[in-house]
Amino acid sequence: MSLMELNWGAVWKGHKTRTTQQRKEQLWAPTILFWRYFKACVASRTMKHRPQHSVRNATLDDVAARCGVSYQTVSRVANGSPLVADKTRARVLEAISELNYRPNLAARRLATQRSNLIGMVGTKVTYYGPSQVMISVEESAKRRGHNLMFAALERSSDSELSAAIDSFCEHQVAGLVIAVRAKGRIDLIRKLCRGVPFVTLGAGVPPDVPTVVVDEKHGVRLATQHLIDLGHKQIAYIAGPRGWLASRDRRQAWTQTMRSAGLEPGPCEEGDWSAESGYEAAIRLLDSSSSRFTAIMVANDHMALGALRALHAKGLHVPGQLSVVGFDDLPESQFFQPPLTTVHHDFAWQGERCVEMLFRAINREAAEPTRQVQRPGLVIRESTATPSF
Amino acid sequence: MSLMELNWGAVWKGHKTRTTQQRKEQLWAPTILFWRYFKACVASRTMKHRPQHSVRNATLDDVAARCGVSYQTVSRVANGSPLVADKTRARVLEAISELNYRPNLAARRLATQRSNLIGMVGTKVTYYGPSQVMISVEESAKRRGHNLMFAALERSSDSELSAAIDSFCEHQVAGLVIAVRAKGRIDLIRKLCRGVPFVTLGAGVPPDVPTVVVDEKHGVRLATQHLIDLGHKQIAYIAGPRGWLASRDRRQAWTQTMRSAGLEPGPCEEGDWSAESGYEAAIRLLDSSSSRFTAIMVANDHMALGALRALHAKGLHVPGQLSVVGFDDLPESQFFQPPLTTVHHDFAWQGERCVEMLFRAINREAAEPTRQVQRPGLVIRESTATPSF
DNA sequence: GAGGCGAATGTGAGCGTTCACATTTTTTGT
DNA sequence: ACAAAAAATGTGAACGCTCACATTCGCCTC
Repeated sequence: MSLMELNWGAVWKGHKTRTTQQRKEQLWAPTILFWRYFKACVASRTMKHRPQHSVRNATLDDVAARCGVSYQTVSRVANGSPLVADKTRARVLEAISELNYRPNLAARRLATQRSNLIGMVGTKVTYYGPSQVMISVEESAKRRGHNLMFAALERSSDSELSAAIDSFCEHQVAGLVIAVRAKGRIDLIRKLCRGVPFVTLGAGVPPDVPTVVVDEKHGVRLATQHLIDLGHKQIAYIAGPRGWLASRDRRQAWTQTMRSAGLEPGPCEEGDWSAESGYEAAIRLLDSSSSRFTAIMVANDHMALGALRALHAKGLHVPGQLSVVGFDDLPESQFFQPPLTTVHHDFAWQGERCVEMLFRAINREAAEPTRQVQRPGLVIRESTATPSF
Repeated sequence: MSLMELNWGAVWKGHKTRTTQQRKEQLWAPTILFWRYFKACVASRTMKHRPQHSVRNATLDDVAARCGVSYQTVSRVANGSPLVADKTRARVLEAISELNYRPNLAARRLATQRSNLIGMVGTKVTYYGPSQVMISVEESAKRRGHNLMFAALERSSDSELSAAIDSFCEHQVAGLVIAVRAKGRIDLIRKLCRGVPFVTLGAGVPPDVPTVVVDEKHGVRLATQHLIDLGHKQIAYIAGPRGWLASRDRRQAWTQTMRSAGLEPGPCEEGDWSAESGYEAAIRLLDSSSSRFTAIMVANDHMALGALRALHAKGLHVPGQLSVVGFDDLPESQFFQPPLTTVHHDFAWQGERCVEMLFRAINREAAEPTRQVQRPGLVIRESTATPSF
């Protein structure tokens, strides 16, 4: 800091004032400024050895020195406290913008013991659903003045999860959104979070853990029932990968719906959510000569796309010879060939609810309800029709 | 902290030792422990009024008190310094795991003036490309021991961008990845970053700014040339939205390639990258009776999907009557109807390069080269063929 | 066993902020 | 005009950590 950077102008400005009070103020102002300058010099001497930032950012002290008030007053202005005289506030704000001061949130966090950061772990974020949830979480957090740290888990292993949560906690996040499989890991997660509130996305957690779930079974039931209502009796299924709760729930719902309609569940193949795996699963279904079916229920839209492609390649017409239903309702699904009948759910809603519950937990407000359920709906397009035989 | 939490066991353990040294050590150990306990009590008294965390996390001091060394020694152990005796290290590690100590990164950041956080701003993250880049950035950063803060910009306005970068800088990020339009905003960005290194994704920045770009023009050239080589003379174009540099570059490359082949660029409609807009653009192209074309070049795969659907709805066969080429090569594109000929680029590569350059800037290493260019390639599938007339 | 050396450990201060309280200044009531 | 109340501003310590330097310890050499 150089002597010239002090706001000497403000000191001498208005020297025509009259009252003794103002005269006194004016008399001391340069001395105060100089004192602060001196202090700044001494301070900067002791930190000479520190790794120098290319441009050291202005601090509360710098601003205070600049306009001749204490750092506390500047802090008050920065935090919008009403306990500052308007005249002072204006002077401080001017100095803040002149020095381009921004608060150091790491320091604030240290002092206040709370942060405006939330963390989120997720998987498969290249997929529409998860990425949509992430965006929504980020956006909701931002609206509440918080920033998002995100970690993608590649294989969702315990060690990867531990590492991610640990580093979030080391960063002192205010809360966590756990958008990976939580079933059977709640104790692990609770331990890792060390008191930091968290919400999970997806079922399989004890009732006291705040969680947002999609009523998967309801969605699949709607879709399957739709096929049954159209007259389909033999319905095949392409499932999601093992290890995902959603896979299991959806598949179970399919079986149950078939059974309760007095029908035998048809053949089932497994994919990994990708279009490619859907293609392969469909091929396997078609190739196993023993199986006869007039419709396929697919556990997500990506795999449904692959299945559609497989059917087309095999010369089968959809929905003329075979009906297909998906799950998720991607923005693209209505442009599939043919436009896909599918189960719609609202990913943005899920993210928003997660954040809402998380903040309730962070603010220690009543945690009820701890479970938000989304009921998906069916979107009927052109990939389903009455069976032709 | 209670007296019982002190590791008294360790003090009395092994009282059968003989040397005077050890005897002396043993003699003082309880006193030292008690002294630390006393200090801890005094300290905790002064901080009684602080907002109490439900579970206050252990600090260096707690660990130090627990095993009777100074906080500095614990710090050394935590940071893997070799200047610690093995015996001490073992004792400290034990206390760390017993107290479940984790360093407070906010405090470390404050003390060291550097953080292990990097920030990233992006748009359209629900799309495959951007989300893939984000994942890749996160993953590369994680490999280098850093965490990612992410902010999605909805409309990429200057004010939104400013807010995002500002809050990142307030969080003291070590570096920034700017994956939004930077052209014409570099001065703004530079000012906002206040000395924090950043890299941009996408062209239109001065040569001294580290940046990762895709050679859009090359990609479009490949695709257009492919159509021309097949014998197409009238090629329509579905462009990305105005305001995106990639839109402009791709479109320019199409015009140029056509011209340099001695052909007149065909009609052009504009979309917003979404499948829906691609559908509508294709409909507009087909409806404007004046235009004749045998192929459509589409600026991204999502819009290409919409276009394919539009063509099918209009009863046009692809590629029999009309060829279609896309751009991006989504994992799904090979399952479109028909599988889409498209331009492939490697999003993960882009993220990885961004982070690599960013860390070079953070570590003040030689910044050469400041520009990494990716040359996309053409993937020929079944949506293109020689024109039928 | 004194001297010297390197390894191990400890000390003090400071990072930029906030909190609780202290002090000063201004306003109000009589 | 004066005390009392209220508003405005300032002070000191703490948050948890790291850095530079100081101190202590154990060991080797002569």
